[in-house]
Amino acid sequence: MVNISKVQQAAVLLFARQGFAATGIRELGGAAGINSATIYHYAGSKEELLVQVMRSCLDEMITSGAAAMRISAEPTIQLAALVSSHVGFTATNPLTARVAEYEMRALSPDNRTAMQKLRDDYESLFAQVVERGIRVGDFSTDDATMARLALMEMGTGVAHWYRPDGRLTLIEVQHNFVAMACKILSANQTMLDGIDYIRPPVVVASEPTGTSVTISG
Amino acid sequence: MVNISKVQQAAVLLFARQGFAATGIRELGGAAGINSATIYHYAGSKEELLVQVMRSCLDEMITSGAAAMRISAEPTIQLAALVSSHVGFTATNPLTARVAEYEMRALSPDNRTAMQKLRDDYESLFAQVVERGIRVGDFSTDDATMARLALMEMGTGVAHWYRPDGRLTLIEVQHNFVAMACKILSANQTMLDGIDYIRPPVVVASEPTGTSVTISG
Amino acid sequence: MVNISKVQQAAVLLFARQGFAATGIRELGGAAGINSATIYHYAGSKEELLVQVMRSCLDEMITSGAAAMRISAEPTIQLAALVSSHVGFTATNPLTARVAEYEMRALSPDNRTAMQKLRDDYESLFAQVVERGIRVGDFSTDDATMARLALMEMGTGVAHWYRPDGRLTLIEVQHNFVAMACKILSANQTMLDGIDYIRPPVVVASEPTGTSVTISG
Amino acid sequence: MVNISKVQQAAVLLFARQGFAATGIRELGGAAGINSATIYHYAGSKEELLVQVMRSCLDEMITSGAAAMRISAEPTIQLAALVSSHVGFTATNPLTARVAEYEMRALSPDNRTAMQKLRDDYESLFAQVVERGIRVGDFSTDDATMARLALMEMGTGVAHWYRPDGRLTLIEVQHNFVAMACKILSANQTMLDGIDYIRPPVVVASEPTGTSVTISG
DNA sequence: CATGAATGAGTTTTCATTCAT
DNA sequence: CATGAATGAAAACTCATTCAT
Repeated sequence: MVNISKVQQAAVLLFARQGFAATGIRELGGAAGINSATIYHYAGSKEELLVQVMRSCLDEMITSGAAAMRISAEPTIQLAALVSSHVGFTATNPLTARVAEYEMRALSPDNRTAMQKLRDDYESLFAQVVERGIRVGDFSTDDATMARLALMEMGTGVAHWYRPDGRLTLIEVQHNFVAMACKILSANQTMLDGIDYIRPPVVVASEPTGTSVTISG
Repeated sequence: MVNISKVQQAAVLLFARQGFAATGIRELGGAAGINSATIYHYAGSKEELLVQVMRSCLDEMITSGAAAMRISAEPTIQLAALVSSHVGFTATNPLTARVAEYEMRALSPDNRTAMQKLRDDYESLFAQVVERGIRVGDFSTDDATMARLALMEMGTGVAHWYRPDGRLTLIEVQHNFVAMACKILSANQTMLDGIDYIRPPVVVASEPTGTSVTISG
Repeated sequence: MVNISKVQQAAVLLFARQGFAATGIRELGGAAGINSATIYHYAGSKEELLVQVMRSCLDEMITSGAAAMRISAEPTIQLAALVSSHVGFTATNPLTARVAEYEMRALSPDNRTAMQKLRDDYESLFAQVVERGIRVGDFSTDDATMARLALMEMGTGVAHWYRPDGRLTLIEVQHNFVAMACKILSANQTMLDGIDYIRPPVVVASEPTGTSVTISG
Repeated sequence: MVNISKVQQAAVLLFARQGFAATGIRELGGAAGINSATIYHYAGSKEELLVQVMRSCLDEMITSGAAAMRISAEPTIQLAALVSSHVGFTATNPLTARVAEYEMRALSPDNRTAMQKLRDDYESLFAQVVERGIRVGDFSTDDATMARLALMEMGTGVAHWYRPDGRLTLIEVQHNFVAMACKILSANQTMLDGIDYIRPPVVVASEPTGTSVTISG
C-alpha cells in the first residue's frame, strides 16, 4: 500500500520528464528504490503501470468534475465549479495529469480505447455545461465546440507553469481562469458573487511529492 | 532536396503519432520508402533529424510571427495578427508544430538548450504585445502572464482538432481565436474592423501532406 | 565465479585467434555457451571484458616477476628467475599473454593509459635487473636497452610456439632461455649452478584450458 | 602509380595503429585523401588491399634475405648478413612489417595460406643458415629451433622501438643484433672482421613516410 | 578516374520480461 | 515480497560494397 504509491510516483515522475517510451523499467526500479523485477509484483507490465496511473487520475477527475457540477443547477456556477475543479486538479497533480494526457498514444489499442472513453466522459462534462448554458441563454459564443476545447486546453496548460510556491496562490489562479472562461463564453460573472464554488483538490497517490521539477516542452 | 523532405515528413508523421522515443529508425525508413541506413545520409542521427524538423518549424514560426507584428503599431491589431499567425501556422502544420512542442524533452542537453532558446524567442513576441497593450491601456487583465500563457496554449490546441476539410474554414477559426483573445484581454474588437490582419500561412517542408491522420492524446 | 571465467576464457580464445575488433559479442556468447546479452552481466562492455583480462594478466605477471626478483640479490640469479618467470608465465598462459600484448591498441585512451602503466611497471623489472647487473660488472653488453628489449621480445615469442605436449618440457625451455639471456648479457652461467630459481607458473583464470589451438601470425 | 602508394601507405598506417578489423574503408579514404569508393579502383576489397601490402612486403623480405645469403658460403657471414637484412628491413619499414606480421589472422583462408607460404619461405632462410652452421660446427646451441625463433622474434621486435632519429644509427643496431645472434649461437664473431655484410635496406612502397608514429602494444 | 547515394547485413548495446532462489 | 541472473527481440548505428553519373 505504501510501496505501490512509491512505484507509481516514480513512474509518473519519469514518464512526465522523459515520456513512457524513453523510460526503462530498470530506471523505474532505481527511482523507486527497488529492484526492477520487483515492479512486476505491483504491475504486470510497464504498460499496466501506466494504465493504473491514468485510470486513477481520470477517475478522480471525473469524480471531482461531476461533484463540482452538482453544487448548483446554474450553468454559470457549474462552469465556475468545473473550471475550478479542472484547474485545481491539474495544478495539484501536474505530473500525473500530464502523463494522463500525453501518454495516451503509448497505450496498446485495448487500453487506449478504455482510457479514451474515460477522457471522453470527462470532456463531456464541459460539453454539457457549455451546451446547456448556451441553450438557456446564459452563454454566448460563435462556436461552442471551439470554445469548449479552448477552455480545456487553457486549463490543462496550468500544469506547465503552476508552482505551489509561485507568485499566485492556487485560489487566485482558479479565480483567474474562471474569469477567462466567463469572458470566452460571455457569461455574467456577477452571478458568481458570494458563491463558494471551489472545493479543495484531491492529491492522487501517483503524484510525486516534494519534487519541484521543471518539465520543459 | 526532394528526399530530405520525404524523410522529414515521415519523421514528423511518426513522431507526432507515437512519439520520438517510440519510433524506430527502421520504421522511419519504411515510412519514407528508403532503407533505414540511408537516413544517415540526411541526418547524422535520429536526434539530428528531430532537431532539423524543430529548427525549421520554430524558425518559420518566429519569422511569421515577427512579420505579423510589423503590420501595425496598434497592440490590438498586432495581437490579432500574431494570434492569426499562430493559429494559422498551427492549423496548417499541425504535426510539425506538435512535434516541435512535445518532443523538446527528447533532446540531449545541448540541442534542448538551443531549441528552447528559439521557443522562448517566439513566446516573447506574445509577451511583448500583451505587455505593450496593457501599458498603453488597450488591454486589461488580472494577470498578464497567465493571460499570455492561456492565449498560446489555446492556439496550440488547434493542432489537436483542426482539419482542413472540417466544419470550419481556417479563416473562421482564426477570427474566432482572435475574438477569444480579445475577450481574454478585454481588447476592443471593433478596432479590427476593416483591417486585414491575416496572412496566408506557410507550409513547412516537414509537414506531411495528404495525411488526414487522427492523433489522439 | 565459474561463469565469469568461462566468459573470460571464451574472450581470450577468440581475441587471441581473431583479434578484439574482429570478435563479435554474439560470437563470444556462443563460445561461452550463454546468450550474448548475458555477457553484460559480467562486464559493462566488450572493452571492459578485455580490460578485466588484461588487468589480471598484467597483475599476475608483475606479482610473479617481483617475487622472482626477491629470491636473491645476485643480478645473475635475479635475471634467471625473472626470465624463467616470464617464459613460464607466457608458456602457461599463451593466449592471455598474447591478448594482453596485442590488444593494447584496441583500448580507449583511458583504459590504454592504465594498462600501459602496468606493462611499463612490468618491463621496469627487467630494466632494473639489467641495469644493476651492468653496474656491478656481472653483465656486459653494447647496449643495455636493446639487450633488455631483445630479452623480453624473445621470451614473449614463446607464446607463439610452445605447446605443453611438445618436444621440450617447460623447464627445459626455461633453462634454455636463461642460457640465451646469459649469453646476450655475457653473464656467468656457472653462478646459477645448484640454484633453484624456477617457480611453478600460475594459470590465470582467463586462460582457456584444453585448447590446443594454433594461432598463426 | 603515385596514388596506389598513397592508398597503401594510408592502409598500412591505419592497420598498424588500429588493426585491420578496426579500420574502416571510409577512414582509409579519408587518410588517403580520396573518396572511400575510389579505393575500389585500386583494390577489389579491403582484404585485397591488405594482401597487396603483405605480398610486396614478404616478397621484398625474401628477395633481400636470399640476396644476403648469397654474399658468402660461410654460415657465420650468412647469419650476419641475414640478421642485418632482417633488422634493416624491419627498422626501415616498421609499419609495413608489423602489418605483415600481425594481420595474417585477418585474412580469409585462401589468402592466409598464400601469405603463410611466403612467410614460411622467409623463415626457412634462417632455418637453413642455422642448420648448416650447426652441421659444419660453426654454431652451437642446445636447441636449434628455439634459437632460430628467438633470433627472428628479437629482430622483429625492432619495429617496436627503432626510430631513425633515435639514439642509435641503423648500422649500430644491425651490428648489435648480429653480435647477439652470434652469442646465442656461440658463433665466432671474429670471422666477421673486415667483412661488409650489410646492404642498404629497401623502402617498400606501402611504408608511410614522414610519420613518426608511436605504435603501442 | 572519381564520387555521392544507396543498401543489406552486420555491429554493440539495451530492452521488457521471466524465473529460480 | 524481493532479487540476481538470464534471454530473445529489438534498439540505433556502422559496415563494406555497388552503381549511376
